[in-house]
Amino acid sequence: MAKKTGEKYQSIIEAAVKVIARYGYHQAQVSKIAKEASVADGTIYLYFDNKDDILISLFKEKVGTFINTARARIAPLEKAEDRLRELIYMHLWQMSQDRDLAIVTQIETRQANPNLRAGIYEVLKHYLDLIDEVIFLGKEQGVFRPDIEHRVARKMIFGTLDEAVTSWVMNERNQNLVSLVDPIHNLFINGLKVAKQ
Amino acid sequence: MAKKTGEKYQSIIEAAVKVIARYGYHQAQVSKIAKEASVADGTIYLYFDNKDDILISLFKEKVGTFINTARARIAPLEKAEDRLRELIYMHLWQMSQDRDLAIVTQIETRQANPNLRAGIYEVLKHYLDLIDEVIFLGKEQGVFRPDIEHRVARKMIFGTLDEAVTSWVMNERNQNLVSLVDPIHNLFINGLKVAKQ
Amino acid sequence: MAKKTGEKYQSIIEAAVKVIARYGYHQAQVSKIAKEASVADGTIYLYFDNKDDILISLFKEKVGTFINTARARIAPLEKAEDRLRELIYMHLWQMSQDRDLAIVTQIETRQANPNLRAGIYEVLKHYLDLIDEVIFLGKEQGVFRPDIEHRVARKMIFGTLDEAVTSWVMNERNQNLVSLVDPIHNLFINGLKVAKQ
Amino acid sequence: MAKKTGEKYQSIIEAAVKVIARYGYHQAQVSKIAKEASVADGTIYLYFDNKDDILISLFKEKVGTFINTARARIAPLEKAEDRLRELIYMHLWQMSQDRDLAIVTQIETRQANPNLRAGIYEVLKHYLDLIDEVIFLGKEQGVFRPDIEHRVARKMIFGTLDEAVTSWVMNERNQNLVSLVDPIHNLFINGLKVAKQ
DNA sequence: GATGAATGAGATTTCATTCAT
DNA sequence: GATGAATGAAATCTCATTCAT
Repeated sequence: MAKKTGEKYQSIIEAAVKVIARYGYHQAQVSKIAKEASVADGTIYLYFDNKDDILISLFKEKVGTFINTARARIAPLEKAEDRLRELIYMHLWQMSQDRDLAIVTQIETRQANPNLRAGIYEVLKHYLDLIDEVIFLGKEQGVFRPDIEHRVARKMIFGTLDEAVTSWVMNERNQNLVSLVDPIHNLFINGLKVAKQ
Repeated sequence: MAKKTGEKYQSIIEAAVKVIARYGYHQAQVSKIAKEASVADGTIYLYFDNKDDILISLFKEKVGTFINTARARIAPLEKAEDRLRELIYMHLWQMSQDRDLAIVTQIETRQANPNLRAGIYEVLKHYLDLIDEVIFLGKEQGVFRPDIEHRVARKMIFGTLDEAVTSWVMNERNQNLVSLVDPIHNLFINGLKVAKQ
Repeated sequence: MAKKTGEKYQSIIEAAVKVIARYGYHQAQVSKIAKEASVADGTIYLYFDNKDDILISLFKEKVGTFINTARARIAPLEKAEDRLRELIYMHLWQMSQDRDLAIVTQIETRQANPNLRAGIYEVLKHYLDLIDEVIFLGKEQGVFRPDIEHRVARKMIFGTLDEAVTSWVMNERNQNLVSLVDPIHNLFINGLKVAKQ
Repeated sequence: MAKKTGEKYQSIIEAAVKVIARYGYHQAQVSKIAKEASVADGTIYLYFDNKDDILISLFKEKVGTFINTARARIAPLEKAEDRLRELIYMHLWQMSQDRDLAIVTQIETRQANPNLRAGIYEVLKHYLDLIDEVIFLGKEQGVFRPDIEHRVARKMIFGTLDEAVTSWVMNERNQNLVSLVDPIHNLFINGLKVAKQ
């Protein structure tokens, strides 16, 4: 029913990111988003099925683009370690570039609404797959331990990055997210323990 | 104003965990919680300031207890590595014991409402402190690398555990959470890389 | 925010006068007013900020109109005495013409709510000003005593008329209000005392 | 059912005047009045049938006392004119002595609630009777015009005094109410017109 | 007589969504 | 395609009143 293309579709998405980041999803009334996008309330419904669909579409649009970019960026890198580092960098760098989007992604998107969660997860799955691919590659290349359960490693990688961005959005807005890339990468690769001499 | 003690206070908390886990915070009407707790709607407001306060109080109550238990459990352990393992175990075991609470904790509590987030974070802070203490201890004991930024390590530890529980709640309800304890611990300690021979 | 014009605005006002007169402000639920006006409950809030605003707007609308009419009616009269009489007549006649409005004006409007009182007084002030003007004119024309404090005279004029209407609304609904015009006018002009011979 | 005597009865009345004057009848919760009176909420209901009954009783108690005092004060005066002046004085003086009571009397008591109005009117009736008596006396003594309708004169007297107190309570709290006694008396007796030479 | 914890009915207001223009 | 006025369902919270102690 909803036509998910066109200039207005894009401006509604942009308006939604801005308004939701500022007011929170609950206080981001459809009329507010419409106003920000300079369209009539009813117009929103020509492009989106309902309010939840705005958030889901926004997430798909933005995170989908991110995944594509990330995938393209790691492709030329040969070593799994480098790909992992690039992934960490991309994640943190992208988020630090668009704070409104980060707010929406880290906070507003975690709404309890089951409809939402399902839509969100569908997109996220592709990102988790990308992480998995890096882990598998590392194992193949003999640099990551073969006995590591990829699901566990994936949880570590995604969980850590996610928590890093959430902290930044919530409490550490002045910190430089990108400065965490190497420390995180190092920790993932080498773990906590002191190297044996 | 609200009297946060007594038998009724406790039963409202229990009822709230149950109802919110089942219906989601938004669909967990105060009247539903009251009914589940076998009290009148108005009685809720003798013990809680408003609906948000139920969720915050519940979180404080439950997570507060968890932190105290966890702290008591790791205290007798001498090695930082063992404390870390115990922390991982406690986190995953506790959550797997009370799925309703896990749902509330991982999903419903992530509401965008600023009031909520502030109250939630206050409690969470104590947990993050506990993690920090283990990291510091590990450095003192010379088993964790001194150059590791504790804030980064903390993000890894908390982020990974949080993501593990979220995955379990959302997609992997049949998996055994506790079976992840050692793999996660191992990964934290040793990292991804193949040990040098 | 609320758009205070249009056909629906007017019909809500009329409905409100009717419903409030009949049930009292407190028992005049917004839904009752909406039903009487044949609009949806929510529509009320497109035209009024809140329930109090209905009462205030109604008062402004109705009393505002009354004041304009009264002012227009006394304008052509030259003598202050005649103007005073016309004012008395207008006041009592208008009220006797619209008993519902009189009820709302005399009783429901006297609610203790500070918001209300402020809004009401703002309108009433214009009426008191009109009375003042007549008093001043009478002094200029040398028919009203120059030593009379206009504030005192104004209180007498307004207080008496107000009390007359209140009595009529409350206890003397069968009495003819307009029959009081001359007795009141005579009393204002000549006072209680027996004329010297 | 309710026992309308005793020390606690009196302190509840006093507390009610204070609390209602300060917060308005609607915002003067029974529990607030109970607290101010240093009794339990339930105790109120040993002395009053319901919340309205507090306001009515308070009015009866206070205005009843006022009427008795006023009646006693005018009794020794022989001339109707003097009695009228004393009545005006008593009315304005008493009110200016107890601003809290004046607020309750002039504003809170005008609530739209029919139960209330009926109870209030019952008391007021006695005051209106007192005014009537003075008017009749004036006619008997040949100082007030025999053709004056006493109901009209009564409306003027009561309406003016009532309006004077309301204005004082609402807008002119700094004015000296008692200073209005003679101007009002003079106006009642002599009217607005310039005396014939 | 006094207490005060518990009750539960009830109404305003919001806002996603529709649909006639 | 675009508009925006109208809809109406739905839920939190208050507070007068009760009654077991």
